[in-house]
Amino acid sequence: MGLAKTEIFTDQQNKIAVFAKAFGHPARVAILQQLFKTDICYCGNLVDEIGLAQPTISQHLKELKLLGLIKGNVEGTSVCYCIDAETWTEMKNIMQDFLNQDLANKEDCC
Amino acid sequence: MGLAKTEIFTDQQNKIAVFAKAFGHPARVAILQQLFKTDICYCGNLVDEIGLAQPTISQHLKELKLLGLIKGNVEGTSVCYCIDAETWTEMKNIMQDFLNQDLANKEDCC
DNA sequence: ATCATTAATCGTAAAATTACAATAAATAAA
DNA sequence: TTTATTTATTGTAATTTTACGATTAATGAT
Repeated sequence: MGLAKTEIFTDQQNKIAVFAKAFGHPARVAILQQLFKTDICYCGNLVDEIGLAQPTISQHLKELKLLGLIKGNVEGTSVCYCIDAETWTEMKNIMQDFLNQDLANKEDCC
Repeated sequence: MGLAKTEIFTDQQNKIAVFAKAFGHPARVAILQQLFKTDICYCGNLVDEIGLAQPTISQHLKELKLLGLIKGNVEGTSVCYCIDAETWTEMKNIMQDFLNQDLANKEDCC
């Protein structure tokens, strides 16, 4: 198949999965880290920094942009990318809730 | 291609991606949530609860087990699964570091 | 010993992902 | 206006992912 049966899961479960998927490739992790590190970050900078072909970086940027995690601002022939703080915070809350599930009162069955 | 060029990324970036990928499917999110919710959770319970075929659930369990996020204990013909607290905590720290990157002193370029 | 139950494995089809060459589009520079 | 620069888009090959039917393996029950 290759496609998830999203209809049998809750919105929250699907949301976690969709956001997690965004981080499921090291190139997108690297892009986001770079955007956090620098104030001004053009597509070309990311190509140089990361070392994947330009169309590949553009493709990853598109995915992150579609999710709303980043924004792009056209400046002449260049495009300056940055983190979308609002969506990042929303995503963070959702992921934190998932990660912070209580381990305390759980005894290993194994 | 279909495969990531892991060799050009840092260990940390690859680790984030690998863990994130585990959460990149709602079925695995659902499995983990169920394991947090109940103390005793057999493979068959997950099949009933989630509503995917038994081989599909087994496949997802295998991935989570391979990553070390869960453990399985054979009890007769059944297998009881649970969260592996140690790996979960390690993963959580890695993911938290990534999620908590500082947004404060960042002004939108866009 | 035979049958039932439970879960893993195998095989496979459909679809998604990753990567990049080639090209197009848009703007800046000459 | 022609050329250069920068990024997006298109097309495509290799690979991975998802899902499940069929089967196997292992143990329990009769």
